[in-house]
Amino acid sequence: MARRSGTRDTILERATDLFGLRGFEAVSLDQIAADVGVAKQTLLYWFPSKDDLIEQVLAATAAELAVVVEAAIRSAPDDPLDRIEAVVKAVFRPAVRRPALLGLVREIGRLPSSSSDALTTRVQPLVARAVQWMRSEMDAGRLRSGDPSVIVALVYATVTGIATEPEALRAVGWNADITGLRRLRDELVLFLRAALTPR
Amino acid sequence: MARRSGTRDTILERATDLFGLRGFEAVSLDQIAADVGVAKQTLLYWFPSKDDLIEQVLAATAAELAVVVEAAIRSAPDDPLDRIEAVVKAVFRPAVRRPALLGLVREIGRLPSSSSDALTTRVQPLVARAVQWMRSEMDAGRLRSGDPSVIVALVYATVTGIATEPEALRAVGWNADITGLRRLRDELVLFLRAALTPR
DNA sequence: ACAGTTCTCTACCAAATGGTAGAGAAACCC
DNA sequence: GGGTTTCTCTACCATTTGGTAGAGAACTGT
Repeated sequence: MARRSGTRDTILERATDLFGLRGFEAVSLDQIAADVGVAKQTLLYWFPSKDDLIEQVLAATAAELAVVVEAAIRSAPDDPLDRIEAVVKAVFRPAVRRPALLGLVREIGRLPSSSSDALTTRVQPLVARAVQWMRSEMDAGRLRSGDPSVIVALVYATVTGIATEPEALRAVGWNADITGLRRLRDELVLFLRAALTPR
Repeated sequence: MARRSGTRDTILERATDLFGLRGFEAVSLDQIAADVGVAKQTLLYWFPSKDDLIEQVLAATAAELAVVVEAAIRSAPDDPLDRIEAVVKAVFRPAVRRPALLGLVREIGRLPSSSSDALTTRVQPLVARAVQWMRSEMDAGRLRSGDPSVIVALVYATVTGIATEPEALRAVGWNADITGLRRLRDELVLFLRAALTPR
Protein backbone atom coordinates (compact mmCIF):
# COMPACT_ATOMS: atom_id res chain seq x y z
CA MET A 1 0.00 0.00 0.00
CA ALA A 2 0.87 3.70 0.14
CA ARG A 3 3.88 3.00 -2.07
CA ARG A 4 5.31 5.45 -4.49
CA SER A 5 2.29 5.29 -6.81
CA GLY A 6 1.13 8.91 -7.01
CA THR A 7 -2.07 8.39 -8.91
CA ARG A 8 -3.65 6.03 -6.43
CA ASP A 9 -3.00 8.33 -3.49
CA THR A 10 -4.26 11.34 -5.39
CA ILE A 11 -7.47 9.52 -6.24
CA LEU A 12 -7.95 8.51 -2.62
CA GLU A 13 -7.37 12.06 -1.43
CA ARG A 14 -9.70 13.76 -3.88
CA ALA A 15 -12.35 11.07 -3.47
CA THR A 16 -12.21 11.54 0.30
CA ASP A 17 -12.91 15.24 -0.03
CA LEU A 18 -15.68 14.84 -2.59
CA PHE A 19 -17.41 12.02 -0.70
CA GLY A 20 -17.15 13.84 2.60
CA LEU A 21 -18.47 17.06 1.14
CA ARG A 22 -21.36 15.83 -0.94
CA GLY A 23 -22.02 12.20 0.00
CA PHE A 24 -21.16 8.88 -1.56
CA GLU A 25 -24.10 8.56 -3.90
CA ALA A 26 -23.98 12.16 -4.99
CA VAL A 27 -20.44 11.90 -6.37
CA SER A 28 -19.95 10.01 -9.63
CA LEU A 29 -16.82 8.29 -10.82
CA ASP A 30 -16.73 10.68 -13.77
CA GLN A 31 -16.64 13.63 -11.40
CA ILE A 32 -13.83 12.18 -9.35
CA ALA A 33 -11.87 11.35 -12.49
CA ALA A 34 -12.35 14.86 -13.87
CA ASP A 35 -11.28 16.31 -10.51
CA VAL A 36 -8.15 14.19 -10.39
CA GLY A 37 -7.43 14.81 -14.05
CA VAL A 38 -7.42 11.24 -15.33
CA ALA A 39 -9.82 9.06 -17.28
CA LYS A 40 -12.52 7.25 -15.37
CA GLN A 41 -10.96 3.95 -16.34
CA THR A 42 -7.83 4.87 -14.47
CA LEU A 43 -9.96 4.96 -11.35
CA LEU A 44 -11.36 1.56 -12.17
CA TYR A 45 -7.87 0.23 -12.70
CA TRP A 46 -6.83 1.18 -9.17
CA PHE A 47 -10.16 0.40 -7.55
CA PRO A 48 -12.19 -2.34 -9.22
CA SER A 49 -15.52 -0.74 -8.35
CA LYS A 50 -17.01 2.32 -6.72
CA ASP A 51 -17.87 0.29 -3.64
CA ASP A 52 -14.26 -0.76 -3.36
CA LEU A 53 -13.13 2.86 -3.69
CA ILE A 54 -15.51 3.88 -0.90
CA GLU A 55 -14.18 1.11 1.28
CA GLN A 56 -10.57 2.16 0.73
CA VAL A 57 -11.40 5.81 1.34
CA LEU A 58 -13.00 4.90 4.66
CA ALA A 59 -10.10 2.71 5.68
CA ALA A 60 -7.56 5.42 4.88
CA THR A 61 -9.57 8.05 6.73
CA ALA A 62 -10.02 5.83 9.76
CA ALA A 63 -6.29 5.14 9.82
CA GLU A 64 -5.44 8.82 9.54
CA LEU A 65 -7.78 9.83 12.35
CA ALA A 66 -6.66 6.93 14.51
CA VAL A 67 -3.04 8.03 14.25
CA VAL A 68 -3.88 11.60 15.22
CA VAL A 69 -6.03 10.53 18.16
CA GLU A 70 -3.58 7.92 19.44
CA ALA A 71 -0.73 10.41 19.34
CA ALA A 72 -2.78 13.01 21.20
CA ILE A 73 -3.78 10.51 23.87
CA ARG A 74 -0.25 9.24 24.35
CA SER A 75 1.29 12.66 24.87
CA ALA A 76 -1.63 14.00 26.92
CA PRO A 77 -1.62 14.80 30.62
CA ASP A 78 -3.35 12.58 33.11
CA ASP A 79 -6.25 14.80 34.12
CA PRO A 80 -9.28 13.64 32.10
CA LEU A 81 -10.43 17.14 31.16
CA ASP A 82 -6.95 18.05 29.92
CA ARG A 83 -6.87 14.79 28.05
CA ILE A 84 -10.17 15.42 26.33
CA GLU A 85 -9.02 18.90 25.45
CA ALA A 86 -5.86 17.50 23.88
CA VAL A 87 -7.78 15.00 21.77
CA VAL A 88 -10.35 17.54 20.65
CA LYS A 89 -7.64 19.98 19.65
CA ALA A 90 -5.78 17.27 17.79
CA VAL A 91 -8.87 16.25 15.84
CA PHE A 92 -9.91 19.84 15.29
CA ARG A 93 -6.92 20.82 13.20
CA PRO A 94 -7.25 18.23 10.42
CA ALA A 95 -11.04 18.43 10.67
CA VAL A 96 -11.31 22.09 9.76
CA ARG A 97 -8.47 21.93 7.27
CA ARG A 98 -10.40 19.21 5.48
CA PRO A 99 -14.05 19.29 6.57
CA ALA A 100 -14.62 16.25 4.44
CA LEU A 101 -12.74 14.08 6.95
CA LEU A 102 -15.42 14.16 9.61
CA GLY A 103 -18.09 14.58 6.96
CA LEU A 104 -17.05 11.16 5.76
CA VAL A 105 -17.55 9.73 9.21
CA ARG A 106 -21.08 11.08 9.16
CA GLU A 107 -21.67 9.44 5.80
CA ILE A 108 -21.14 5.99 7.21
CA GLY A 109 -24.70 5.78 8.44
CA ARG A 110 -25.87 5.85 4.85
CA LEU A 111 -23.89 2.90 3.67
CA PRO A 112 -25.48 -0.44 3.05
CA SER A 113 -25.47 -2.00 6.48
CA SER A 114 -22.96 -4.67 5.44
CA SER A 115 -20.08 -2.23 4.98
CA SER A 116 -21.15 -0.06 7.86
CA ASP A 117 -21.32 -3.07 10.15
CA ALA A 118 -17.81 -4.07 9.19
CA LEU A 119 -16.58 -0.61 10.08
CA THR A 120 -18.58 -0.46 13.26
CA THR A 121 -17.11 -3.68 14.57
CA ARG A 122 -13.62 -2.44 13.74
CA VAL A 123 -14.12 0.77 15.71
CA GLN A 124 -15.97 -1.02 18.49
CA PRO A 125 -12.94 -1.80 20.71
CA LEU A 126 -11.79 1.82 20.58
CA VAL A 127 -15.22 3.03 21.60
CA ALA A 128 -15.45 0.43 24.34
CA ARG A 129 -12.10 1.58 25.70
CA ALA A 130 -13.24 5.21 25.66
CA VAL A 131 -16.46 4.34 27.48
CA GLN A 132 -14.64 2.30 30.07
CA TRP A 133 -12.07 5.03 30.64
CA MET A 134 -14.81 7.60 31.05
CA ARG A 135 -16.66 5.42 33.54
CA SER A 136 -13.59 4.94 35.71
CA GLU A 137 -12.86 8.68 35.67
CA MET A 138 -16.45 9.33 36.68
CA ASP A 139 -16.16 6.85 39.51
CA ALA A 140 -12.98 8.60 40.61
CA GLY A 141 -14.93 11.86 40.70
CA ARG A 142 -12.78 13.50 38.07
CA LEU A 143 -15.59 13.78 35.51
CA ARG A 144 -19.24 14.70 35.92
CA SER A 145 -21.23 11.52 36.47
CA GLY A 146 -23.68 10.19 33.96
CA ASP A 147 -24.23 7.34 31.55
CA PRO A 148 -20.70 7.00 30.16
CA SER A 149 -21.73 5.57 26.79
CA VAL A 150 -24.27 8.29 26.11
CA ILE A 151 -21.79 10.95 27.20
CA VAL A 152 -19.19 9.59 24.80
CA ALA A 153 -21.75 9.80 22.01
CA LEU A 154 -22.65 13.35 23.04
CA VAL A 155 -19.07 14.53 22.96
CA TYR A 156 -18.62 12.90 19.58
CA ALA A 157 -21.82 14.47 18.28
CA THR A 158 -20.79 17.92 19.46
CA VAL A 159 -17.34 17.80 17.90
CA THR A 160 -18.31 16.30 14.55
CA GLY A 161 -21.47 18.36 14.43
CA ILE A 162 -19.65 21.66 14.81
CA ALA A 163 -16.83 20.64 12.49
CA THR A 164 -19.07 19.46 9.67
CA GLU A 165 -21.70 22.14 9.53
CA PRO A 166 -20.21 25.29 8.10
CA GLU A 167 -23.77 26.28 7.21
CA ALA A 168 -24.80 26.46 10.84
CA LEU A 169 -21.74 28.52 11.63
CA ARG A 170 -22.30 30.86 8.74
CA ALA A 171 -25.87 31.32 9.94
CA VAL A 172 -24.60 32.76 13.23
CA GLY A 173 -22.23 35.07 11.40
CA TRP A 174 -19.07 33.10 12.03
CA ASN A 175 -16.00 33.70 9.87
CA ALA A 176 -13.68 30.97 8.69
CA ASP A 177 -10.49 33.01 9.14
CA ILE A 178 -7.69 32.06 11.50
CA THR A 179 -8.94 34.02 14.49
CA GLY A 180 -12.44 32.68 13.89
CA LEU A 181 -11.06 29.16 13.90
CA ARG A 182 -9.18 29.66 17.15
CA ARG A 183 -12.19 31.24 18.79
CA LEU A 184 -14.35 28.34 17.67
CA ARG A 185 -11.87 25.76 18.92
CA ASP A 186 -11.44 27.46 22.28
CA GLU A 187 -15.17 27.90 22.73
CA LEU A 188 -15.70 24.22 21.90
CA VAL A 189 -13.13 23.18 24.49
CA LEU A 190 -14.70 25.41 27.15
CA PHE A 191 -18.14 24.04 26.28
CA LEU A 192 -16.99 20.45 26.71
CA ARG A 193 -15.06 21.27 29.88
CA ALA A 194 -18.16 22.85 31.39
CA ALA A 195 -20.28 19.91 30.32
CA LEU A 196 -17.92 17.37 31.88
CA THR A 197 -16.50 19.05 34.96
CA PRO A 198 -17.74 17.38 38.15
CA ARG A 199 -20.20 19.63 39.98
CA MET B 1 -51.77 19.45 7.39
CA ALA B 2 -52.04 15.71 7.16
CA ARG B 3 -55.48 16.33 5.77
CA ARG B 4 -57.40 13.83 3.76
CA SER B 5 -56.13 15.39 0.51
CA GLY B 6 -53.88 12.41 -0.02
CA THR B 7 -51.40 12.36 -2.78
CA ARG B 8 -49.54 15.63 -2.50
CA ASP B 9 -49.12 15.43 1.25
CA THR B 10 -48.16 11.79 1.08
CA ILE B 11 -45.48 12.60 -1.47
CA LEU B 12 -44.14 15.41 0.69
CA GLU B 13 -44.05 13.19 3.75
CA ARG B 14 -42.32 10.24 2.13
CA ALA B 15 -39.90 12.49 0.24
CA THR B 16 -38.98 14.19 3.51
CA ASP B 17 -38.09 10.87 5.11
CA LEU B 18 -36.15 9.57 2.13
CA PHE B 19 -34.23 12.81 1.58
CA GLY B 20 -33.42 13.17 5.25
CA LEU B 21 -32.29 9.58 5.53
CA ARG B 22 -30.20 9.21 2.42
CA GLY B 23 -29.61 12.68 0.98
CA PHE B 24 -31.14 14.63 -1.85
CA GLU B 25 -28.97 13.36 -4.66
CA ALA B 26 -29.09 9.79 -3.50
CA VAL B 27 -32.87 9.55 -3.78
CA SER B 28 -34.38 9.33 -7.26
CA LEU B 29 -37.87 10.35 -8.31
CA ASP B 30 -38.53 6.74 -9.28
CA GLN B 31 -37.71 5.61 -5.76
CA ILE B 32 -39.99 8.18 -4.18
CA ALA B 33 -42.78 7.28 -6.58
CA ALA B 34 -42.38 3.59 -5.86
CA ASP B 35 -42.36 4.31 -2.14
CA VAL B 36 -45.53 6.40 -2.34
CA GLY B 37 -47.14 3.92 -4.70
CA VAL B 38 -47.83 6.16 -7.67
CA ALA B 39 -46.24 6.70 -11.06
CA LYS B 40 -43.29 9.06 -11.30
CA GLN B 41 -45.34 11.38 -13.46
CA THR B 42 -47.76 11.89 -10.64
CA LEU B 43 -44.87 13.37 -8.69
CA LEU B 44 -44.03 15.63 -11.60
CA TYR B 45 -47.64 16.72 -11.81
CA TRP B 46 -47.61 17.95 -8.22
CA PHE B 47 -44.03 19.22 -8.25
CA PRO B 48 -42.80 20.40 -11.65
CA SER B 49 -39.23 19.29 -10.98
CA LYS B 50 -37.09 17.53 -8.40
CA ASP B 51 -35.59 20.86 -7.35
CA ASP B 52 -39.07 22.17 -6.72
CA LEU B 53 -39.94 19.10 -4.67
CA ILE B 54 -36.83 19.61 -2.54
CA GLU B 55 -37.76 23.22 -2.01
CA GLN B 56 -41.29 22.34 -0.88
CA VAL B 57 -40.00 19.59 1.40
CA LEU B 58 -37.64 22.03 3.07
CA ALA B 59 -40.32 24.66 3.44
CA ALA B 60 -42.74 22.18 5.02
CA THR B 61 -40.07 20.86 7.38
CA ALA B 62 -39.02 24.35 8.41
CA ALA B 63 -42.63 25.26 9.08
CA GLU B 64 -43.20 22.13 11.15
CA LEU B 65 -40.10 22.64 13.27
CA ALA B 66 -40.81 26.35 13.66
CA VAL B 67 -44.26 25.60 15.06
CA VAL B 68 -42.87 23.13 17.58
CA VAL B 69 -40.10 25.45 18.72
CA GLU B 70 -42.31 28.52 18.94
CA ALA B 71 -44.86 26.65 21.01
CA ALA B 72 -42.17 25.35 23.36
CA ILE B 73 -40.68 28.81 23.81
CA ARG B 74 -44.03 30.44 24.43
CA SER B 75 -45.08 28.04 27.15
CA ALA B 76 -41.64 27.80 28.72
CA PRO B 77 -40.57 29.18 32.09
CA ASP B 78 -38.41 32.25 32.36
CA ASP B 79 -35.17 30.71 33.58
CA PRO B 80 -32.92 30.30 30.52
CA LEU B 81 -31.79 26.78 31.41
CA ASP B 82 -35.38 25.63 31.87
CA ARG B 83 -36.28 27.30 28.63
CA ILE B 84 -33.50 25.55 26.72
CA GLU B 85 -34.56 22.27 28.28
CA ALA B 86 -38.13 22.85 27.12
CA VAL B 87 -37.08 23.59 23.54
CA VAL B 88 -34.70 20.65 23.39
CA LYS B 89 -37.35 18.30 24.68
CA ALA B 90 -39.88 19.69 22.22
CA VAL B 91 -37.54 19.17 19.29
CA PHE B 92 -36.39 15.82 20.53
CA ARG B 93 -39.76 14.10 20.27
CA PRO B 94 -40.40 14.68 16.54
CA ALA B 95 -36.69 14.33 15.83
CA VAL B 96 -36.38 10.77 17.07
CA ARG B 97 -39.79 9.76 15.81
CA ARG B 98 -38.68 10.86 12.37
CA PRO B 99 -34.87 11.07 12.26
CA ALA B 100 -35.15 12.38 8.74
CA LEU B 101 -36.44 15.71 10.01
CA LEU B 102 -33.14 16.91 11.43
CA GLY B 103 -31.28 14.87 8.83
CA LEU B 104 -32.89 17.12 6.29
CA VAL B 105 -31.59 20.16 8.09
CA ARG B 106 -28.12 18.73 7.85
CA GLU B 107 -28.59 18.19 4.12
CA ILE B 108 -29.03 21.87 3.48
CA GLY B 109 -25.30 22.45 3.36
CA ARG B 110 -25.13 20.29 0.28
CA LEU B 111 -27.60 22.25 -1.75
CA PRO B 112 -26.50 24.54 -4.53
CA SER B 113 -25.69 27.74 -2.69
CA SER B 114 -28.59 29.58 -4.30
CA SER B 115 -31.28 27.55 -2.55
CA SER B 116 -29.31 27.25 0.65
CA ASP B 117 -28.75 31.00 0.74
CA ALA B 118 -32.47 31.59 0.36
CA LEU B 119 -33.14 29.34 3.32
CA THR B 120 -30.33 30.78 5.38
CA THR B 121 -31.66 34.30 5.02
CA ARG B 122 -35.13 33.12 6.00
CA VAL B 123 -33.83 31.50 9.20
CA GLN B 124 -31.46 34.36 9.88
CA PRO B 125 -33.82 36.50 12.01
CA LEU B 126 -34.67 33.52 14.25
CA VAL B 127 -30.99 32.79 14.80
CA ALA B 128 -30.24 36.43 15.43
CA ARG B 129 -32.98 36.51 18.07
CA ALA B 130 -31.59 33.39 19.74
CA VAL B 131 -28.08 34.83 19.81
CA GLN B 132 -29.28 38.14 21.22
CA TRP B 133 -31.37 36.40 23.87
CA MET B 134 -28.43 34.28 24.88
CA ARG B 135 -26.17 37.30 25.12
CA SER B 136 -28.55 39.13 27.39
CA GLU B 137 -28.93 36.09 29.64
CA MET B 138 -25.16 35.80 29.80
CA ASP B 139 -24.87 39.44 30.76
CA ALA B 140 -27.47 38.87 33.45
CA GLY B 141 -25.30 36.05 34.78
CA ARG B 142 -27.95 33.42 34.21
CA LEU B 143 -25.93 31.55 31.57
CA ARG B 144 -22.25 30.70 31.42
CA SER B 145 -20.46 33.49 29.55
CA GLY B 146 -18.89 32.97 26.18
CA ASP B 147 -19.28 33.95 22.55
CA PRO B 148 -23.06 33.75 22.23
CA SER B 149 -23.13 33.00 18.51
CA VAL B 150 -20.65 30.16 18.79
CA ILE B 151 -22.51 28.76 21.79
CA VAL B 152 -25.78 28.77 19.85
CA ALA B 153 -24.05 26.85 17.08
CA LEU B 154 -22.61 24.40 19.61
CA VAL B 155 -25.98 23.67 21.17
CA TYR B 156 -27.46 23.18 17.73
CA ALA B 157 -24.60 20.89 16.70
CA THR B 158 -24.98 18.78 19.83
CA VAL B 159 -28.72 18.31 19.46
CA THR B 160 -28.81 17.62 15.73
CA GLY B 161 -25.65 15.56 15.93
CA ILE B 162 -27.03 13.21 18.54
CA ALA B 163 -30.44 13.00 16.91
CA THR B 164 -29.16 12.25 13.42
CA GLU B 165 -26.46 9.71 14.08
CA PRO B 166 -27.99 6.45 15.12
CA GLU B 167 -24.74 4.84 13.99
CA ALA B 168 -22.77 6.61 16.68
CA LEU B 169 -25.32 5.59 19.28
CA ARG B 170 -25.36 1.99 18.14
CA ALA B 171 -21.57 1.99 18.36
CA VAL B 172 -21.76 2.73 22.10
CA GLY B 173 -24.33 -0.01 22.57
CA TRP B 174 -27.36 2.22 22.83
CA ASN B 175 -30.83 0.79 22.30
CA ALA B 176 -33.63 2.57 20.48
CA ASP B 177 -36.39 1.41 22.82
CA ILE B 178 -38.51 3.74 24.90
CA THR B 179 -36.35 3.67 28.00
CA GLY B 180 -33.26 4.18 25.83
CA LEU B 181 -34.88 7.21 24.29
CA ARG B 182 -35.76 8.74 27.63
CA ARG B 183 -32.30 8.10 28.99
CA LEU B 184 -30.77 9.70 25.91
CA ARG B 185 -33.02 12.73 26.15
CA ASP B 186 -32.39 13.23 29.85
CA GLU B 187 -28.65 12.81 29.46
CA LEU B 188 -28.67 15.34 26.62
CA VAL B 189 -30.53 17.85 28.77
CA LEU B 190 -28.11 17.35 31.67
CA PHE B 191 -25.18 17.71 29.29
CA LEU B 192 -26.44 21.02 27.96
CA ARG B 193 -27.36 22.25 31.44
CA ALA B 194 -23.85 21.50 32.66
CA ALA B 195 -22.34 23.18 29.61
CA LEU B 196 -24.40 26.35 30.06
CA THR B 197 -24.77 26.78 33.82
CA PRO B 198 -22.84 29.83 35.06
CA ARG B 199 -19.79 28.81 37.09
C1' DA C 1 17.38 -5.41 -27.55
C1' DC C 2 13.46 -7.85 -25.73
C1' DA C 3 9.80 -9.64 -23.04
C1' DG C 4 6.84 -8.63 -19.23
C1' DT C 5 4.65 -5.83 -16.11
C1' DT C 6 2.61 -1.42 -14.90
C1' DC C 7 -0.26 2.18 -16.06
C1' DT C 8 -3.40 5.07 -18.76
C1' DC C 9 -6.08 5.61 -22.49
C1' DT C 10 -10.39 5.46 -26.28
C1' DA C 11 -14.51 3.19 -27.31
C1' DC C 12 -18.39 1.07 -25.79
C1' DC C 13 -22.64 -0.76 -23.04
C1' DA C 14 -26.98 -1.65 -20.31
C1' DA C 15 -29.40 0.45 -16.78
C1' DA C 16 -31.06 4.39 -14.35
C1' DT C 17 -31.67 9.39 -14.20
C1' DG C 18 -34.73 13.75 -14.52
C1' DG C 19 -38.08 15.24 -17.56
C1' DT C 20 -41.72 15.64 -21.78
C1' DA C 21 -46.02 14.48 -24.46
C1' DG C 22 -50.24 13.37 -24.31
C1' DA C 23 -54.13 10.23 -23.35
C1' DG C 24 -57.74 8.55 -20.25
C1' DA C 25 -60.51 8.58 -15.93
C1' DA C 26 -63.11 11.00 -12.43
C1' DA C 27 -65.07 14.70 -10.40
C1' DC C 28 -67.23 19.15 -10.71
C1' DC C 29 -70.36 22.89 -12.74
C1' DC C 30 -74.08 24.17 -15.66
C1' DG D 1 -76.51 15.37 -20.34
C1' DG D 2 -71.99 18.29 -22.05
C1' DG D 3 -67.84 20.73 -21.02
C1' DT D 4 -64.04 21.83 -18.02
C1' DT D 5 -60.83 20.99 -14.57
C1' DT D 6 -58.37 17.82 -11.73
C1' DC D 7 -55.63 13.91 -11.37
C1' DT D 8 -53.11 9.75 -12.76
C1' DC D 9 -51.48 7.01 -16.10
C1' DT D 10 -48.37 4.69 -20.30
C1' DA D 11 -44.95 5.66 -23.54
C1' DC D 12 -40.96 7.97 -24.61
C1' DC D 13 -36.38 10.75 -24.62
C1' DA D 14 -31.56 12.57 -23.91
C1' DT D 15 -28.15 12.28 -20.54
C1' DT D 16 -25.57 10.20 -17.00
C1' DT D 17 -24.55 6.24 -14.30
C1' DG D 18 -21.16 2.31 -12.93
C1' DG D 19 -18.67 -0.88 -15.42
C1' DT D 20 -16.27 -3.85 -19.54
C1' DA D 21 -12.97 -4.74 -23.47
C1' DG D 22 -8.96 -4.11 -25.09
C1' DA D 23 -5.17 -1.37 -27.13
C1' DG D 24 -1.04 1.34 -26.56
C1' DA D 25 2.54 3.64 -23.94
C1' DA D 26 6.31 3.54 -20.48
C1' DC D 27 9.04 1.62 -17.38
C1' DT D 28 11.17 -2.51 -15.77
C1' DG D 29 14.81 -6.56 -15.34
C1' DT D 30 17.76 -9.37 -18.22
